[in-house]
Order: sequence, then C-alpha cells, then structure tokens
Amino acid sequence: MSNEPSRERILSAAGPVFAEKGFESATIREICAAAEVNVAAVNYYFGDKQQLYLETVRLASEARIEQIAPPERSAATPAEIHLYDHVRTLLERMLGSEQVPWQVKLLMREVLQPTEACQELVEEHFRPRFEYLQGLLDNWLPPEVPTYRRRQIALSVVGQCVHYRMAGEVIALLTPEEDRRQYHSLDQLAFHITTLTLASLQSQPIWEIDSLLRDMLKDLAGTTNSP
Amino acid sequence: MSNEPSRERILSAAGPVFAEKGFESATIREICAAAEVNVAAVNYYFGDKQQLYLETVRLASEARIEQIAPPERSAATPAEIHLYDHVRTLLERMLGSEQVPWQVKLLMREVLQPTEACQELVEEHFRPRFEYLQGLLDNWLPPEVPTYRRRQIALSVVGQCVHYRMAGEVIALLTPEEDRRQYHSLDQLAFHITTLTLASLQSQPIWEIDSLLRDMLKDLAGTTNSP
DNA sequence: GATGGTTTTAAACACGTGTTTTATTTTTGC
DNA sequence: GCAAAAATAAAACACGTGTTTAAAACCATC
Repeated sequence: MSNEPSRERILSAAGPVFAEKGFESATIREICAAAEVNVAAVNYYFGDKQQLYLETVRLASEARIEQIAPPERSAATPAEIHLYDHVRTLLERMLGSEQVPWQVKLLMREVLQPTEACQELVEEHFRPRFEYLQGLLDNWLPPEVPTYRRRQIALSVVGQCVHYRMAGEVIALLTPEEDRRQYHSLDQLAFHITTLTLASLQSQPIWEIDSLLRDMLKDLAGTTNSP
Repeated sequence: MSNEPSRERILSAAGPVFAEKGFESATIREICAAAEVNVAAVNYYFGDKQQLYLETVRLASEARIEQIAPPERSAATPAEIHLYDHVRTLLERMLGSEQVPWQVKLLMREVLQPTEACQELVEEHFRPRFEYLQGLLDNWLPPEVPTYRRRQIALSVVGQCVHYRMAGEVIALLTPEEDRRQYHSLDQLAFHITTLTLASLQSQPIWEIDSLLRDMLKDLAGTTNSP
C-alpha cells in the first residue's frame, strides 16, 4: 500500500490506536497490523511499547499545534478580536473541523492522566499559550488586580473551551440535537465564550459585585462557609 | 479483617481499583486481593467483570451525591448565595475535601469515555442538577434570552468548575505551588467563579458587548471567520 | 449428627499480551 | 557479483488475563 519506511508507518498507525484505546489497552499487534508491519518491528525500531508511545505523543502535540494556527491580524486589530481568535483557535484545536482528530484524544488522555510525556507537553505547548492568554486579558484588567486572579480568569476561559471536548458526550446527551446542530458551531461557541468573558471583565461593577458577594457571605458566617 | 459479606467486600474494593486504573487495566485479581476474597468470587456473585463494573458505577454516583449536599438556606436567601452554594457544592464534589475520593475519578472516566453506565448517570444525576442551575441563572437573565443561550451560560459555569478536576494535574504544573496553597481553596475557587459569572450576567452592557463584538467580526468578514 | 444447599477454595483453562529469538530476505557498499 | 549489514518474517517464550471447574468447607435445618 504505502511505501513510507516502516518506522514512519508504525508512528502513523500508532497515533490513532493509542488515542482511541489508551496506552494500556492499545496492543502492539493492532498497531502493527494497521501499519502492515511485523510485530517485531516495534521493538526493533523503538525498543519497547512505552518509547513508541512517548514518541507518538511528541509528534501529536507538534502536529496538532502547527495544524491549526490563529489567523494573522493587522497591528490595528482590537484586543477583543485577538481574544476571540485565541478562544476560537483553542476550540478548533479541541473540537476539530469535522470529526475529532486522534491527536486531540491522545493529548486529552495525557491531561487527564499524565504520564512521562505530560511535563514536556505543558512546558513546550500549554504554558506559552496560557501566558499569551493572560497577557491578552490584561487589556481589560486594572493593574491592581493580583497575578493569581489573572491566572484564575485565564483558567476560566480555558475551562469553558476545554469543557466542550472533555464532557462532549455528556453535553450531547444534555442538549437537544436540533440545538446542537444549530448553535454549537465553532464560531458560535467562540462567540459565546468571548462575549461572556468580555462582559465580566469590561463591566466596571465586577469589583462591586466582588465585595457585594463577599458581604453576603459574611452575613451568613456561622451558618456555613465563607471565603 | 472485615466481616462484611463477600459481595459487599468486593464492591468496596472494586471502586478504588476501577477508579484508579479504569475498566480495562483493573484486574479481577487485584480487586479480589484487596477484598480478601478468592478470584472466583467476582464471577460467582456478579457473573463477569463488566457487570461488577456497572454495579460499581451505580453505587459511586449515588454515594458521591448523597455524600455532599448543598447547605440548607432560609427562603429569604438571595439568589447570589444560591448560585455560590451550587458552584461550591459542584467544586466540592469534584475536588473533595482532602484527597480526591475514588467515586469522582470513576465518574470522570465515564464522562470522558462513556460506557453503558453513562446514560443512566446523566439522566439520574447530571440533568436534574444542570436544569436547577439553568433555573438559577434565570434570576439575572431577561426573558428574551433564548433557551440555547441559557444552556450555554450554564455550561460555562459547569465547565469552569469541572476544569479544576479534569485538568487538575496540568493546572498544578502551570500554577506556582505557593499560589495553589493560598488561593485554590474550595471557597476561593467558588468565589471566583461565582463572581465572574455574576459580573457577566448583571452588567447590563453584556448585550452591548454582544453586538459590539459582532460588529467587529463583521468588519473583518472576508479576512477570516465570522459567526 | 447427618443432610443438602450455599459459599469458598485451589487449580486449571484458554487466550492475549509484550518481547525475544532465530532464520530469511532485502538492501547496501565495494 | 558478492559479502556485510540492515530489515523483515515466523515462531516461540514467559507471563498475566478473565473465566471455569471440581472439590472442599461451611452452615443452617431437620
């Protein structure tokens, strides 16, 4: 079929299998069958199963991130659009254009249940993007807002995006199919999340709400918890 | 050790093992060892591994939800507090008081990679709570807001909470330990998420932001994507 | 205390796993 | 064209899996 060298054929075949079944449940025999290669080839080229897995994760993260890049914008583009772009790109990486590509499934597995490959993943790919998002949010945050709070807001944005992938199947059960088809496009989800975030940041009363809620909780002190 | 009947001992032992390793990687032998029971006992009492798993998931969801209930409040309690309670309860179910209980891990597995047990889980437990949250949010939403948007806002709230469990280990890598100890208590996380949500809902300009962003995107039409 | 059904036990079964070995084929370098 | 090296192939290995079997132990009831 393909005349790629065996090593590459194995890597190509391993990605989807690991993504679908996870490290433990994926079998070398299945991977080798998909790669049209002898079972001994994995050990010949990679040493053992685990090293093949590590190599696969590395390739997946690089591929997925190069695959979908945020659009280029002119220097004059307002920050709101940059935020929208970032959210949309994140969603697109998660949800894909059509069916979910195997790379995402594989990375999600690492996030949920980290192996050796995870730390590299965070430092190489997640942290830079996360810090860029934090920088973006500074456009709407007065300078007296402490760093930890900035980080939490950024986490809220990411959390909203990631949720559609992580809990995708549950969300599908909770949402009528009609609505899903109509309103869960990438653009609409990105629009919703961006709007919600901007609303909470731009509205000057956010700090009033902050102390308002704090007072309410203080009134309840003794009754139950207060922060 | 324990003089519980064997069937119950197996169920108790199976929960943590399935939670930690997942259905495939958990072995009947490990479960039986933990339960101090012969390997044949699982097949004797439950038929096979899968039926033991289904039974375990059922017990986990019931236990976890009865285990942590939102606090009772007087009728006069403002809606803001009810929202805070709901968010905090959700977070507490996710993150637990101390170390993460096995029930949550098991349920998270079902959410991420549903098996037969998932549908029951959604209808029995997730949907009622989700609809309650949607009802709560109506306190701040003008009646002309369409249902699909209400649902999306509720999903945003849930997403922010769930993120701290799903991506917990990655968040830990992204957040200095000092900050985590100091600012990632249940109360503070709940406070942050509630405040952010209220800010985006209460601020009247949310609808202005909505059309503002929409206009910006329209200006870019042709350049790139628009919702 | 014997009896009959229930529970527990140890052993074995059949199969699938990752890995290794050994032989054969293909490619390479001269 | 040929020997050395690299790549492939088939088989076997050692082990762990879920499940079954058949015998032993238990235990209430008569």
